[in-house]
Amino acid sequence: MGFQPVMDARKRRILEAVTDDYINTAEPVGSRTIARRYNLGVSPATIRNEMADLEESGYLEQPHTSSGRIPSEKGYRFYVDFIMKRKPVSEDERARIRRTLAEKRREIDLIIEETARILAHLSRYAAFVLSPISRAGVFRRVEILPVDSRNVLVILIIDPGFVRTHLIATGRPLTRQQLAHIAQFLNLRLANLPLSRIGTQLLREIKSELDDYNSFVDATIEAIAQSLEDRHEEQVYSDGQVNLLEQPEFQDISKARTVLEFLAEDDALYELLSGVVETRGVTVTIGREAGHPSMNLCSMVSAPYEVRGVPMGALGVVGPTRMHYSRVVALVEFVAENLGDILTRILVM
Amino acid sequence: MGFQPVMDARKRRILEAVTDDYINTAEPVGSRTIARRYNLGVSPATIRNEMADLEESGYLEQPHTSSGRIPSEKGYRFYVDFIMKRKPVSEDERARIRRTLAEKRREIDLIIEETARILAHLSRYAAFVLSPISRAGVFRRVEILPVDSRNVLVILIIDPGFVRTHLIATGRPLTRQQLAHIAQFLNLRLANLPLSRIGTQLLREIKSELDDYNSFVDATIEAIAQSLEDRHEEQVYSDGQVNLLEQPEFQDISKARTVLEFLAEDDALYELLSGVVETRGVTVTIGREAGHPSMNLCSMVSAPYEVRGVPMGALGVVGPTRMHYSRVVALVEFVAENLGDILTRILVM
DNA sequence: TTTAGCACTCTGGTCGTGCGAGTGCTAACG
DNA sequence: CGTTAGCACTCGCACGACCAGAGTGCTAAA
Repeated sequence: MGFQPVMDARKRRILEAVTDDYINTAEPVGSRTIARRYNLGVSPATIRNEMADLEESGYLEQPHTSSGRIPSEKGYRFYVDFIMKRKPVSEDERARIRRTLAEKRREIDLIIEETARILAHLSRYAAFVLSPISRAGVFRRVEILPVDSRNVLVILIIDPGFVRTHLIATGRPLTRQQLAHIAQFLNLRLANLPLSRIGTQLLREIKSELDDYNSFVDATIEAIAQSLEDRHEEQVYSDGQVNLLEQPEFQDISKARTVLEFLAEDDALYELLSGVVETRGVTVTIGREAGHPSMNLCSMVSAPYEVRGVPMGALGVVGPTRMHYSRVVALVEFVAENLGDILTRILVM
Repeated sequence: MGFQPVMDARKRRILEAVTDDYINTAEPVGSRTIARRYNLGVSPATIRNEMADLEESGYLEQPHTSSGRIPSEKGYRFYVDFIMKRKPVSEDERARIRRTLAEKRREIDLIIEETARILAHLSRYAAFVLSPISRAGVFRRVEILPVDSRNVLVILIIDPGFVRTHLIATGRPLTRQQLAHIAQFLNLRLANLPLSRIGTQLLREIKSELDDYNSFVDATIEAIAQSLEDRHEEQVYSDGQVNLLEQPEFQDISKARTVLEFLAEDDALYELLSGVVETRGVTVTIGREAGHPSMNLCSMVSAPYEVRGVPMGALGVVGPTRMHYSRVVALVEFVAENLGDILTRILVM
């Protein structure tokens, strides 16, 4: 990172031209095309020579002998890191994003959902949003509300401003007082702890203490424990997977299946995105860099979003490696910032 | 319904054979094949004659002259209504369904989600579950819980045993007492009303009354109103859409896209399933019967699920018209019953 | 160092061709 | 009179040939 390999200006321009063209047309691009469409002031023959060099150093590749060139992963990498200019999000799109998010200003889950939707819609790829909470939060308090004689609603309140509720069947009726006791005890032990500190062992401790105190709340406390140590189920919101079917690289149904099957697994997505929370700014992951075979044909553009400088979640766009990086990078950045702003406004820190 | 068109036994057996074979192989089936694979005791020539008749009366069709026959929608209809025998769910599968649902016995949303998952998995098609609540419920009470100075959690408790929570930014701080007042007032007006009775006008009334009472709770009450009259957002759980890509009829990506795009819209699914709640038992909807162009190539097997005889929601499987009806019908029926049972056990009526 | 020219390669589309599966019809059969 | 065997006919599809177009690498000239 930050180290820029040596490459003379003309090679850069050619790599840029090949990449741009391929991104737009999805066809291998030849020297003639470049000479015609981009005026580099040199002849196709010269371009051919340069392209041969670029291929040798691994930035371009040929799908088959005597066909045009396409960028390799390394080529995309270079393009993204050193050549590409972000294509600013149009005022139209900005307005639209702001409006959409502002409309649903009331409920966090809806905002997140809407974010995934608009991101998918504007990128024309698949979009994912990892909802906030996670490690950054602090446990504030728990409330337990009787719903009926056998069900209680456990409400976990996380600072800043998030709430997780769990409807739990208790098995046996519990009185309001009993519930209050349990809640009180839990709050005593957990209040103001960072979520990252609340691990399985602490919960086990608390559980055993509560067992002594009142043996038949077992089920309840266990469920609470579960919900806290939970791998944050349901926290990845996604949209636009079908958009990928528009891409020529996924006309082959077996390729499409590999990707869509992968993207349909919540766990896989969670894993993909959870690492993003720790990054800063927009990250582009190209093809095999993701380290997952099903994603070999895909790239991901991702960014964390922050509330007052604290990263709270992440979002991203997944498309073919031949992705409109310049557009998507800017889009992801803008949406991440915007989501952060909206959340900051809603949440009281 | 109930009226069985005249059709002699041999024609029935042939229609059955054609349908079964086509369902299994996805290839148009010819007279020779039938004579070989199913021993009807007659020669291919006879079968040809019968098939010509069946085609004339609209039960079979030929993709192109001098190719085998495939069932028409009318053919499937007859097959489903009068010929097919449900293929009982294997003991293995039963056990698996019961176990899966029982595991997640604590939280209704998880149960619903898991139901969609197992249904998709066992049917190998796409599965949908419309979560309970809906018209059948009775509003029991609302609780409003302060989360922090600007956010409240509105908890709607519906009988039987369902809970909807909404995290709402109030704009201005509200005291605990104010919240209690509002809740009390709402409960006075809404408690024990069937949800079907709580319409936009009633809510508007209440809102205006509350406006008088305390003008700045506007946002809150409006949000509550919204959440009640809401088109039940997020209530359709789906899974297994990618399974459809396995089907030969969707190898053509453009066909696959039409269907998957349709199935990706929550609203469309909601519409599709919400009608099912009013039906009894398993319903099979074949191709264009669904009345939606995107579903022309698909069939749906659906059923409501009930808690103590009251229909609470619905579930269904969507696959190609060439669907394993005998298997799926039995599966859907079993899962619907099971889900009903599980919910009955959890919910206190 | 760049460019023009040229021979070569490879892909993708089009066109026949042949094969196999299946039909409809006719005539024979029980 | 229903059933069956036989036969000519029809398609769709897979296969191979063929051609055009795009693009390359190389060589030699500018």
